[in-house]
Amino acid sequence: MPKQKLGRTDAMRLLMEGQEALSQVESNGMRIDTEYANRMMAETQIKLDSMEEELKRDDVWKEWKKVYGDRANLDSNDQLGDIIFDKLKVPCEKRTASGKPSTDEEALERVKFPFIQRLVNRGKLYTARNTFLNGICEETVNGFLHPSFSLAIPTTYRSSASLPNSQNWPIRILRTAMLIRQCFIPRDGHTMVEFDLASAEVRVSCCYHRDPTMMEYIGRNHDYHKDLAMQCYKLSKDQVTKPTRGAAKGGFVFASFYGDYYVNICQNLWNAIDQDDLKRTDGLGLKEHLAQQGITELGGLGRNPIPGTFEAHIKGIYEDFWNRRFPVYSQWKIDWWEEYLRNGYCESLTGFVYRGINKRNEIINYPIQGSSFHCLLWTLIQVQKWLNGKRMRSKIIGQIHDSIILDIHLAEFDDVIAQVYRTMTVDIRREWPWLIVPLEAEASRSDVNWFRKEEIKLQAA
DNA sequence: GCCATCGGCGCG
DNA sequence: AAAGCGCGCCGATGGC
Repeated sequence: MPKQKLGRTDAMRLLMEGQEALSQVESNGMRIDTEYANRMMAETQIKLDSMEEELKRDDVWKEWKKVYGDRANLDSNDQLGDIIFDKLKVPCEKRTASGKPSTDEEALERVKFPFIQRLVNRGKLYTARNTFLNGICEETVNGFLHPSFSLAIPTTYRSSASLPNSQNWPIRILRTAMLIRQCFIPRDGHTMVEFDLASAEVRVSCCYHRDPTMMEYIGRNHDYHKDLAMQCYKLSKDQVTKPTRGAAKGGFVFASFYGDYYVNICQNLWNAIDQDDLKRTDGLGLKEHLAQQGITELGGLGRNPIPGTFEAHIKGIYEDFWNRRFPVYSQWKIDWWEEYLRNGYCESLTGFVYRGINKRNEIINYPIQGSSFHCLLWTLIQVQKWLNGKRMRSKIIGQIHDSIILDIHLAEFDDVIAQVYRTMTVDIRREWPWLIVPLEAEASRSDVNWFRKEEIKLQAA
């Protein structure tokens, strides 16, 4: 009988070896197109200046100046909230933790002044420049960027990255993704390759709750997010676009996994339609599509949704999801929480202990989040050892929770691809028998820069 | 000038 | 009964 669960010693060794391997990743660094990055710093500044000039010709800004005079500041959310909800008399429907009117994107979405929409757009570019581009430029030395990784910070036992944070570079929005990711280029004679551990948290969750329906689902290698996009937006398989699938992934699947409630979830999904401009593959907007299906209203977001509203529709899917499809997972959550209350701590399958005062959702999520990352970390350690042992020229240059980024020398391409794939999906299951579901990986290569990606076909050796 | 906190936003 | 998890960084704000 193989040892199913790992202990404290295994956990400590993983941390030690992990930090050692990550140190080498830090020292390798990522090659930066500094000429491009510097040029974009200048160009985005010019663009921002002209956006600000346009904003300052608007009547709303004149109103703003009247109230705040020389202290008027486009970057002050306090002032913005005051202008919108006090002076312009827009009703406030969302507040911050401390009770002030919220001025986040969701709240501003409801404010139909062109000034506000232009301010949101300016904010996107502002963040892209001042956080991401600037962070890259500031920390680049001799054409290479060396972000730091820490295994000691996150309460989940995942990793964090800083100087700059290399785990939140834009990818979801095309324009900003392009702006930032073109900064990253392969070394001469190399290609950048990113390996993703496919649906890592869903697979790892199965090792905890062992819900037979979900395990069977994973085994069939189905596109789960797409299935839920079809259900939530009442689409047929060939009507689901990539952004629509993405909306269901973040708005329903992950939200449900993290313990969100349907009231919030249906709002996520409804907002995404306008925010991400969701359409069918034939171009029809999803609001229009839903209207054709008989759904025209979001609903009151209350206790008993009115039949025929989007809220009632999503409530049905949510209850079906937990009660009918995955009752074992549902029961596991209850049992796991109660066991934590009895013991005062819980242990992950990778040998880590979570203790202290935690909320229900936290204690359910931490071990899954942590163990998923540990699968990636174990892979990274083994690949690093293998590269060192073979004196390969290919280098690991980064890691983002469930993915690993390499700069692969072209002469070593096939070898490295096969090795990483095998380590990530096959070897790890021999090492860790608690992994009772198959693992799968996806990979892409970037020959020119990190924005231009091509899928790599992976097959078992 | 330094520091902590908050709100906001980017990613998994 | 409870109701979205984890990070780091930016700018504003206010206290020292």
